[in-house]
Amino acid sequence: MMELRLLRYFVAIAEERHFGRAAARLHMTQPPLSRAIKQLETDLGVVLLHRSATGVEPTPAGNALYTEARTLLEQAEQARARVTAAADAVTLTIGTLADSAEEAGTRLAATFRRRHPKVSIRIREADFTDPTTGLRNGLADVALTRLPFDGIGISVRVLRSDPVGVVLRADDPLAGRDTVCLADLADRPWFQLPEGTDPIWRAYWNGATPVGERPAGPVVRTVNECMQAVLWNGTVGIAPLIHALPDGLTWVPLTDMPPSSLVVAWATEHESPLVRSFAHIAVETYRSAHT
Amino acid sequence: MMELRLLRYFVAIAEERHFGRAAARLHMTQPPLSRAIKQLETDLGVVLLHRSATGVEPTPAGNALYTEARTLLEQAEQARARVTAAADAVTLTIGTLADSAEEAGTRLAATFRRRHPKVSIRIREADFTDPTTGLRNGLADVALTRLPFDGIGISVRVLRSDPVGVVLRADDPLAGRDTVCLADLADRPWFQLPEGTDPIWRAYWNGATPVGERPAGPVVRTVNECMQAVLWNGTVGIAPLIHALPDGLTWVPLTDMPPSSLVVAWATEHESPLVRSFAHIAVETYRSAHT
DNA sequence: CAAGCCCGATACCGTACTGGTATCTTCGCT
DNA sequence: AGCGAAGATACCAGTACGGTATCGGGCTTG
Repeated sequence: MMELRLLRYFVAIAEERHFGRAAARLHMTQPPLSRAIKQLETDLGVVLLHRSATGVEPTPAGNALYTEARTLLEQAEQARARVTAAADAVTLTIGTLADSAEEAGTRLAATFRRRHPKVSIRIREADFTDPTTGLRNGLADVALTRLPFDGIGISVRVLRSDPVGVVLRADDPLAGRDTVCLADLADRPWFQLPEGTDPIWRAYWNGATPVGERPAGPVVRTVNECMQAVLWNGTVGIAPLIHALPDGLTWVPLTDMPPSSLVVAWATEHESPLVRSFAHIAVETYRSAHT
Repeated sequence: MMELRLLRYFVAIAEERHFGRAAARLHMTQPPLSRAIKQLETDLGVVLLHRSATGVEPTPAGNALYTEARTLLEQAEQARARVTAAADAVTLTIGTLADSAEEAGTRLAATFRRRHPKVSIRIREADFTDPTTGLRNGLADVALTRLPFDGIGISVRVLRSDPVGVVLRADDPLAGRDTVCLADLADRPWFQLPEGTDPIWRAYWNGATPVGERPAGPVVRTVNECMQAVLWNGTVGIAPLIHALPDGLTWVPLTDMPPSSLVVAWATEHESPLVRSFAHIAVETYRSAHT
């Protein structure tokens, strides 16, 4: 059956007059395109393109399909807009752990706004205290956050997995090392997370060992406070290896810590199409972002 | 992405207000429909249907989508018509082996005409002499015929596989049997196919044994002649067990003959989108016809 | 009010389709 | 004649799709 996907492909090829370029534009490779066009031709029972060694040339039927497909896709886009506009105006609250402002994160926001222009977005920045950013008590509808945390009642999709490392002062004896392991840090004071913090989360950022067995460091609530603690005290901090670090700090990869996953999460019982849509867009965005 | 398939599904449900009935109308089962609608809702980020124990009720967005989808599908249909109309007028010659007028065969013709209104169809009835119905010399573009035959240069898609049986006079001693095997027919005269007939084909309809080793029967060129030969001489005829037999004839299933496949076939080097379309429609039609 | 029933959702499975990698064929150009 | 570019083909892996079986939850009905 004629599907919009095939029309999108055909439009790209008709405009580029070249399978390879069209494939690049569609973020795919050339062979599936050949098949797709062949399938479209089979469906319509008509030759759409004359192939040659220099490129392709639409047949009369191909030209006709080009204009038809353009308008059809255009109308489909407008239809989608009208349908979403017919729904009640809603607000989506996105809880975030302050580190989602990276490259793919902005792409995510752009895509989501483009697809749901009528949805007003509210960002709720959470501190280090609550990895679920208030999903459970309705303060956020969906969260961009990090594993691990207590996942009861929470649905999670992994977007990316980041290795973690120690954040150190530049003049620290370990700062020159290529890698360190937890044993190297055994005698350092670790920062503490406040009472009431998710225990799984708390344990992870304390190096997966009981808090009581180390010299106590300061209590921190935000990433910034964490950085400050490293800078001013000899405190050990660990973080995913993606942050741009302020002057005077470096990080060294930790070999024996499981990587931390960036995830999109939501309260399972509050799942809604809009939340699913956000999650879907998120995994799509991050998938195409670096594969 | 929004695809026409999902819109077709949604329209059916919106009209039936019932997943089960819509599924029946779409020739499928209910669970995939649930998933499809959920996917559509996720894509649009909007609830389309209120589910209840009595059926479904479209939300405002659902009603909007219903009208949008209707027009969109309508426009897609018109677009297809305009595109095929833009192609040069063509004639498709269908070679047939005289037994394709059965139930699914007419459905095939109807579907093909509906999808390609601008294509004029010419039927070329072939006699028993040429199982390819003139595909090789261009007398036919596609054939509805039976295996086995020499397939060099011919592309084949199987539509259905029919057991074969002996055609006997009603007063024949074997006529009462439930099944017979080739050995039971060893001393009967078999009809002959003319010189020049495809040898594989010829061997098959002569019971897969060399012609010379049996009493010679009459030479036949058509199915009708074959029937007549059975009726008037003691000749043995075998046929797929689908023909309505004239009075005075019965058939008995043959246990040791491979079944004969009804196929759609075309000359590989003359393959065209229209031919592929015909073949595609053919396999679709026969698949849904009896599964 | 309890039991049965109807309807949609979910779980699970096998197949088909979609997209990727590697390679081939062909045609144009040097 | 040989090289290079473009599209086609072969093959593989991952995902999507449709089917079967089963669940959960409101109505209905005795």
